[in-house]
Amino acid sequence: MLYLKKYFTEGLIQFTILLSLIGVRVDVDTYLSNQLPPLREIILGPSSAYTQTQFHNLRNTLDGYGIHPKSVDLDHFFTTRRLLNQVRQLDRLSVPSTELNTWLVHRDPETVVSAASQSSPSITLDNGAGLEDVNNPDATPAMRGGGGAPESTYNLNAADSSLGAVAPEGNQEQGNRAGNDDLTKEDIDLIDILWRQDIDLGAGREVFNYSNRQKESEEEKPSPQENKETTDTQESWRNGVNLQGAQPVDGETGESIPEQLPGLGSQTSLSLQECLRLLEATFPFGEESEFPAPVVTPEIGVSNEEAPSTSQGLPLAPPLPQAEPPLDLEQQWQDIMAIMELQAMEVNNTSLNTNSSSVSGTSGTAESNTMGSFGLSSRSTLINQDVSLHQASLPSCSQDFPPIFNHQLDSSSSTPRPTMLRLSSSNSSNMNSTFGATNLTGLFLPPLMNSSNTNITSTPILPDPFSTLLEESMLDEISLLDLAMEEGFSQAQASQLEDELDSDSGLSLDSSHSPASPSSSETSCSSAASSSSTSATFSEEGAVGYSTDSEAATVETEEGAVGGYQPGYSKLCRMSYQDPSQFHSLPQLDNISHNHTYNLPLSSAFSEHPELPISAGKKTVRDKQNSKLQPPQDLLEKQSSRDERRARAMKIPFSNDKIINLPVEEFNELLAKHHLSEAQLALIRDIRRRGKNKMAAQNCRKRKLDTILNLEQGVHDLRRDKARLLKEKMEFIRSIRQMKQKMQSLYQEVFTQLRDEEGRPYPPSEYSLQYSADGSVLIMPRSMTTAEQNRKPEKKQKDKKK
DNA sequence: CCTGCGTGTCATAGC
DNA sequence: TCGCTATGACACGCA
Repeated sequence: MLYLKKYFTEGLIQFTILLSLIGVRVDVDTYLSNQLPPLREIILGPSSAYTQTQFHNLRNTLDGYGIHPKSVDLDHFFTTRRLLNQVRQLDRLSVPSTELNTWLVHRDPETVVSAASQSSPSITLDNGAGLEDVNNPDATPAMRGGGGAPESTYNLNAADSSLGAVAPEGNQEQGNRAGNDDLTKEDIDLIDILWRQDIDLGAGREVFNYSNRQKESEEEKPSPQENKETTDTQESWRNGVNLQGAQPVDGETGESIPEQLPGLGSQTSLSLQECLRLLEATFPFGEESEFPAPVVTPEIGVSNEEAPSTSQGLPLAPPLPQAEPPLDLEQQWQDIMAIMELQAMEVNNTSLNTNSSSVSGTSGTAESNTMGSFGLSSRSTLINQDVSLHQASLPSCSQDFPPIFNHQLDSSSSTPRPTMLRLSSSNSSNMNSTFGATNLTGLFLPPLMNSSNTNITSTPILPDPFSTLLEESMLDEISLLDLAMEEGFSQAQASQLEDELDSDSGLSLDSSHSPASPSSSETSCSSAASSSSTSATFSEEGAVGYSTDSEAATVETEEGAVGGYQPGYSKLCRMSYQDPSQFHSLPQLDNISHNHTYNLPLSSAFSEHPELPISAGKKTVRDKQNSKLQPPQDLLEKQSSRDERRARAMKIPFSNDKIINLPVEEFNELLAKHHLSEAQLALIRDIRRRGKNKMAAQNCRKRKLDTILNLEQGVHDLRRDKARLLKEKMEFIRSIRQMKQKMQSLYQEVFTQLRDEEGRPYPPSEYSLQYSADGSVLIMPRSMTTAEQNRKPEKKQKDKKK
């Protein structure tokens, strides 16, 4: 741990140097105070929340960081970098959208969330497809995290692949891309230069030995908090990735630093290269921009693993990974723009910003759980907005675990948004009152807040933030609970939702399609019937089942006259029955051994009545095979049903098929034509009765099965609807959060611009704004809310824009 | 030998 | 009343 701290310190120093070189102002405090996991881990030691992240692997890629100058991989690395730069020069919207689309294809069809194992492969493929241009063919997912945004994204997700959270990936990617796209050419060039210098300095080659890193990651991977399924999925995912070997790993180097930070633990020093990456990731929007999205990105990846362990004892946490909603690009950008707006508004309130961060650290304990927990929970709001992970537009995933998702973000929140963080420290209930009532003071302005501000931001290493990390980490868990309650989701609800969504994955339905499932044939029949229920051809062919092919036309007309229950339906089913090859068309039905060829025509049987169709008989594939080995007479006997044998024994002059299927009138005419004995007539009537009943039974069973399937589908649909409604609910909650944030920022803006008669600003700790019933806003002393006091409340009308 | 499944058949209700 | 369908119940064969 000590050496980690040492590296951390060195890294900060180098980082600061880099910042000075590039001329960018960096608010290190924001990183520290927001618990950037790697930093916190370095300081506080590895927590269970972070141990699973494959930080080592993150650094173990071929993106160039660890490549020896003489390494043959270097050329490849530079090529990768060049390609990535080209990609990054593309329209920022185009690439993410493509990725999202890919994602939609895989995720949309069903609400399969529980099947993390299923989603994982798709994730891998998607990623590969989405970043094909950027991918280093030799790169593996579990590589070093120093590379570009895409790379980091994948690396991180490789570490926590068990989460099955694809959405965040895309989001992170987008965020990183968006952020990095704004790097100027000079920045990139400078980064390149420094980076090459860094390479020349030489990083240990062994550091980049992938196999070693992988072993390390393997050791780190298991976590007691993670359920078995998650672990399995994770392994399978990683394995798949490794096997593919062409994982989307960005060879680009100068991108998101935060991803690298995890690697600090295994790194001998914080290289300039990393600092540059961090810098690049930190200020993608330019110096003035404090937009933290790139910083958040890596942590989200980490958060996926953090969530389970961070929220120990919380049933919500473990399943989170599977429910990560995919991100909607448009919404994401909307969020980004909204954040930019907020930032623009906060420019005037820099004092408050910095102050808030310090306040959160120092006063965290004094304010006890209430303050801390709510502060964290509200921070999640900020993070959500920054990352837009909650914007999932896909019904399949996003609907799954909205609350959990938020918690996940909460646990990993590192967004350097001190101001909002602080301002939102009030709990939601208070916020609710905000909209309807008057007092804004206690909600938005912490009592300790004062306008005198410190310039901590430029200070690289601050003891205060460090000391507060532990507190905040502990409060993180509390915030999870608080947020859960705030969102109106109890843990039980969340778990229930999770369970239901798991079951909603369609596995139950799929089980009926298992190859060995006897019902598969029925399913296939029903599906065929339903899919082609309007096809007249099918209904015609359905009649063929009761006749030889040569007589299809004749029986066809007769069949039409039979009528009865759902002609089309039954015919279709019969059609399915008669053609066993149809079942083979479905892969999952290959192993069906049952004979459904009820009505397969007996080819050229009944030589005594060649002009008549052979009645339906039990003719299985096995029978066909046996027929080659048996004499024709035995074959006939065996192929014939009991009624057919009886008919032959009684010398019935027409086929059972006609007996059964002829309309009553024609049937009676047929009987009248032939002079039959009483026994023959009785047998014929029995044959007809039994034959019709047999078909009826088949229809009945089919219908029964269909009913079951429909009910199952209904359940599935209902679950999907429920999940969708929950998703909508979360979206509403999110919008409410945004409104709260806007309210906060507006409050800040208004309050900080207020001046008393002497031109001095009102101290936030002493004054607060209150709404009046007519929409006006009053500034009142905090101590006095009831009676009027010496200071005359200054009345100020302000437009409220929301 | 037991079990599950598919199928055929019977009895019966209902149209 | 007849013919037919639908369906529960049972038996049988098979794996």
